[in-house]
Formats: sequence, C-alpha cells, structure tokens
Amino acid sequence: MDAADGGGTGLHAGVLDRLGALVAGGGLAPGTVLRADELVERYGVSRTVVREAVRVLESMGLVQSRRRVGTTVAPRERWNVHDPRVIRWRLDGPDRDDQLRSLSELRRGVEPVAAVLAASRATPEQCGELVGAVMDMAVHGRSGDFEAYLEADVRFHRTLLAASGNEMLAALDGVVAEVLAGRTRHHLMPARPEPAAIRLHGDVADAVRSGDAGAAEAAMRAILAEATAAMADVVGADPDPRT
Amino acid sequence: MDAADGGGTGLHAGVLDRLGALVAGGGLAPGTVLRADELVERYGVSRTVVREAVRVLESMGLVQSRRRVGTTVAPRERWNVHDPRVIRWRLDGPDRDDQLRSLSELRRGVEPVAAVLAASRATPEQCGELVGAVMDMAVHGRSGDFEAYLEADVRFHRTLLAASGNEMLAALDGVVAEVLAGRTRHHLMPARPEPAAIRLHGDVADAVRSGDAGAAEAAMRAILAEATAAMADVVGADPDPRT
DNA sequence: CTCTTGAATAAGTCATATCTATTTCGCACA
DNA sequence: TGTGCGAAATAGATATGACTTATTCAAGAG
Repeated sequence: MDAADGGGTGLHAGVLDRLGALVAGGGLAPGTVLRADELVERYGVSRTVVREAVRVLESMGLVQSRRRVGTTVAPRERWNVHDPRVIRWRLDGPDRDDQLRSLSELRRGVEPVAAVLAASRATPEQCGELVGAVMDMAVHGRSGDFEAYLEADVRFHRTLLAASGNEMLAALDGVVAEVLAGRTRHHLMPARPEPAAIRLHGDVADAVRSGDAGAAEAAMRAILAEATAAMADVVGADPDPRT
Repeated sequence: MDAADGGGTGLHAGVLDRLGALVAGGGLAPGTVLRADELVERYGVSRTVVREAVRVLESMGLVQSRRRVGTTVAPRERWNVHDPRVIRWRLDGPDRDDQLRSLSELRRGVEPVAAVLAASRATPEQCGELVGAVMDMAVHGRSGDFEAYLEADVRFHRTLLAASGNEMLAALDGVVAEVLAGRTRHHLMPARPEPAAIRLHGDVADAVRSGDAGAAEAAMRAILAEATAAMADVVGADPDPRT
C-alpha cells in the first residue's frame, strides 16, 4: 500500500521495476546478497509479491536465488541484455552511454539486413508509409521542429524493420527508437537536420519500392555511417569509421 | 510431487518449461484462456508455483493475466522473441524452420558488424583462439568428423562475437550456435565441408589479427552468403541471393 | 432498446505453516 | 593439527486458507 506502481499494474510490477532498475542500473554490485524478508520490509509488500518479482528478475538473469544463501546479484555476463526492460533500466542508469553505443553498433548490423529483406518483402502499404515518413522528415527538418522530425524518423525505421518480414528484426524497433531519441536528447544532431540524411532516407524508400536490395542496403549503410560519425565526435567511441 | 523437473531446478521451473513450450510452440492459440486452478490441477502443484511460472511467462510477453478473466495467451507480436528460452521453445516446436530462417537472417546482419568491431578490439588471446578454431575446422573437415567440425565452427563464431567487445552481439552466441547446429542436424552441409568455407574463416581470422576491418567484413559476408545459398536450396526461403 | 447497478467470479494480495536443501560448525578420529 | 562426518541452524521453496479488488455479465429500471 505504499510501494504502489512504477511499471505495469499490480504490486509485483512495482517491486520488479524498482528492484530491476537498482540491479540493472548498477546500484548493487554483482555478488551482493538480498534476503527475502529484507525485501519484504524494504518495499512493504508480502512474500508472495517479492517472490514473483525475484522470479522474474531471475528469469532475466539479473539475480540468482539459492537456498540458504538468498538472492545474489548475477554478473553482467549472465544478464539477458536483449530484454527490453533490461535495456530500459540500463538506459536510465549510469551505463547509459555504453548502452547507447552497444545499441548503435547492433543497429548498424541489423538495419542494412532489414533494408535488404524489405526490398523483396515490403507490402505496398509499407512502401507508402516509408515515403510518407520521409516526407514528414523533410517538412519538419526544414521547419526545425526536432520533436516532429524525430517522430517521423522513428516511424521510418520502425516501418522498415516491420517490412523486413522478420519478427526478430521487427522486435528491435524499440532499440532503434531509443537510439534515435537518445541522439536527439544528447544533442548529437546538427542544428538543422542534414538534407543529405533526408535524401538518403528517400533513397532507401525508393530502393525498397523498386525491389533493389543492393541500393537499399547501400543507402541504409550510408545513413548509419553518418550517425556513427556524428556519435564518435561526442561519445569518443572507437576510431574506425570503416569504408 | 509429480511434475518435477523439465528446466532448471525447483517446481516452478518445471511448470515454466512445460507451459512455455506449450505456448511458444504454438500448442495454444492466441486468445486461449487458462485459469489458475486449472493449471494447479493439471501440473499438480500449488498456486504459489503456478503464479511464479505465469509471472515469468508474462514477463516474456507470452501470456497476459487479467483479473476476472484468467491468463490469456498473447499474440505473437507481443512475445519477446529474443529471449533465449522463447527461441529454444520455438526451435523445439513446429515453428522450427521459420525460426531458423529468422535467426539466420539476424545472424547475417550481426556477424559482419562483429567482424568489423573485432578487427579493432580483439585481444591477442582471442586472435589465437580464432586461428586455433580454424585449424581444428580444417583438420576435422578433412577427416569428415561432423561433430568435431561443428564444435570448432561454433567456437570460431562464438569467439568472434566475444571479440567484438559488444555485449549485445556477444549475447547472440547462442543464436549462432543454434543455427550452425541446426544446419548440421538438417543435413544442409555438403558431404565434406567446403575447403572454400574453411579458407574464408581463415581470411576472417587473418583480417581481424591485422586489424583490417574491411577485409574481415567482406570475408564474413562471404561465409554467410554461402550459408544462405545452401539453406535456400532446402528450406525454400526467399529468392534473393543478393550481391 | 439503452443505461445503470449489483451480484458473481477469478485473479491479486497477504499471512502462516511446513518442508527441504545447504551451509556451517563442532566433535571425533587419524 | 588436519580431515571428515554429522547434527543443527538458516533461509528459501512450497502449500494453503482467508480476504481484497477489479472486471464481467446480466437483471432491472428508465
């Protein structure tokens, strides 16, 4: 009655979210032990609720609960780093920059493939959605409305991932959205969106529509190369701009 | 007392594994409702255990439990398709071929990036491990020992992913291992491993060692192109061999 | 025919009792 | 003093009963 929400609905979701953010955010060093009644007291809920939250955290690999010992915080290597909630918790914590770099690199691999696949699988509706998103990007880019520009950008990439016809790629839409939003929030965007970037998005849309997988991939790689270069200036990532 | 193991240790892990396999395997159509006491009876465990299992399944997006209604099987779009257990359950079910295709496509995006990153981040130990794995592939390829060849192949790719220095890529090692193993199990391998494939693996190792990101990526893409072509013959995937 | 209201229902939550695995410590024996 | 076996203590694992709350559905009023 005093540790209500925080995530979804129900008490357990609240505890899950708070504990998860604490662990995934690095607030507790690996090896730290938490006893059940300690958590009961800290969050003011019953054992049942704590157990359920701990079980879910265990299923994410964040903790491991052993008899007679308690639930111990697991080392990072065991974490399900692809779990959407783990990603969100880490983005909210001190790992934010590292996490964004990891996600950017993942995106650099995923999106070109999505472009290739979309070229042979995108539906007419999806092609239209892509073109529409590019148009919105152009409009809001010119007017300098960052929020609207970002929204259109996210819509473009989300649609492309969906058009790949591969659910495992499509499920990464949250990752892409997070990276794009993070870039805007960190002011890694130029004062006015590059016309070149918008043109490249248009190239991808055109290539997908005409079924030209090679062109779609090339244009998408160009988009990502630009993003990588812009990010390297600030986060000081690895000095390898590639081709 | 009668629905013991199945996954990890503990009753809840057993129920989780059985129920998860049932849902993720497609045994229950989306929208199907399961009531708590029904599960209690079916698996012969207490409500506590059922609750914990259902909570974990809910955290994977496989089901959603609502008051007064029961826990309903969620549509596939909500599933955490990147969760290792969901992947395993689907690989064990009728979706196996589709799942392998999705994983292969994901791999096709991820591994080239891993190669690029590894070229600038691999430690000397990792370079040595790569070279050693290639040598083992050559030896067992010549002797026709499929098991040992597969093992060396997995070791190579696993090491490369780890060498990328990106935990989100490294965490996909299970995916790659599953795809490679599936290919062997489905007899998609030529009677005798292609010397060309082994040479390409060697090229990747050399490029990574010398820090040549471009060459590493090119060789890795060649490996994947070959694998894609071989798979397309049997599973009848999309007719787009790309460049 | 529609809207409101209340009863039925099933999950959610809490509290408690019991079981069991595991650790730890002490005692015996070498 | 060192090794090993065993008993006791600990803390999670499981089971169960009682109670709460949200949701649905149907009956009745308008």
